[in-house]
Amino acid sequence: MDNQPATSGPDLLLKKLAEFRYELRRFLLFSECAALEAGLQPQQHQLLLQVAGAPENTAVTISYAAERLALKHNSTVELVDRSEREGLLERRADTDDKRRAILCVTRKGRLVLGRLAGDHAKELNELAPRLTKALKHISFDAHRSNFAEVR
Amino acid sequence: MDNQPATSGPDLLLKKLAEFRYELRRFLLFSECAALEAGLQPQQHQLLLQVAGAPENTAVTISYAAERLALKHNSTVELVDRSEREGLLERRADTDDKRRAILCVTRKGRLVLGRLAGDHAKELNELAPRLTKALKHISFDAHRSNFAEVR
DNA sequence: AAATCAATATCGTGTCACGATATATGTATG
DNA sequence: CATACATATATCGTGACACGATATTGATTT
Repeated sequence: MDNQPATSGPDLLLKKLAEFRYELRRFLLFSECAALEAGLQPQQHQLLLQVAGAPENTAVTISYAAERLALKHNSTVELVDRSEREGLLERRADTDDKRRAILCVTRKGRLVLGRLAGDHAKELNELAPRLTKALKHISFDAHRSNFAEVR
Repeated sequence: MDNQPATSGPDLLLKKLAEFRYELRRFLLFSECAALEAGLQPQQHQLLLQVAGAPENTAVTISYAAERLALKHNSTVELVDRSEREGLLERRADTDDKRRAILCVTRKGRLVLGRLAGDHAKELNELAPRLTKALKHISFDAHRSNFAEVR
């Protein structure tokens, strides 16, 4: 049956995936803690990032933020509510389409975000090699693991 | 048209980070949906993955899972409770140390996990290039952006 | 044996994402 | 141009879940 080396068989992919998710989770934890220490809820940080980091020519509406955060509209509305309440963000009326709310990061928001961005870049600089490595291993396995599909 | 390139100034790092988090979030959403469609809560999937994907020689306890998931102990206990209740996982007594609970994925759990692993490998195979690319860009920027600026 | 440490468990609380639904504005169609 | 439909945002109630504080049991040390 399984008289095989420890790192082989169907478990190999699981090990690689587990390692990848572990590294990923560690980064996310770092990010969450960094945000909290900066006085932001992790999701508020993500919202500010997507609003401030949007391309110049796009209208940054609630819908846009929802898509970038992969959230439902209503969840995003609530996130914006909370962020606006804390002065990180502003809703501005769109003269073209009065249904829409244009989102603007306030000075306070930009300040916090800028600090977080630096920290994240530094952390990612360390993490990137391990993450990339883990990814490559999985990609390599992906081909050979299309056998035991229990469809 | 701009005489300056669209991607310049202090916003450059924010744009890169935003793009990276967007790709990352898309993967996480895929993973969450895949888990739910397979009948698992996303976190249950992660728990099973870390338990089944652990190295051979390590004792897979609650503490181990907590560390791999970057959760507090009590959160992990509850996650294990929910998973055990659904027959995905089992607690087994550790004869050496009776405080510890050894975690074992059930046959049912392994089956679901195996299917998810295949899907994830395939998805990561597509995502990996974009994610790696985004990471490289950030790493490149990290050096020059060790300060917080407001435009 | 007492004190201390370690692993797991329990309980109450707060955050937040969601589905369902509502309202207002824009767009298309007869 | 009135009516139907689509789109953007907002509201409300619900549930999952992560956490701090605390408890309990078993190991370790002195």
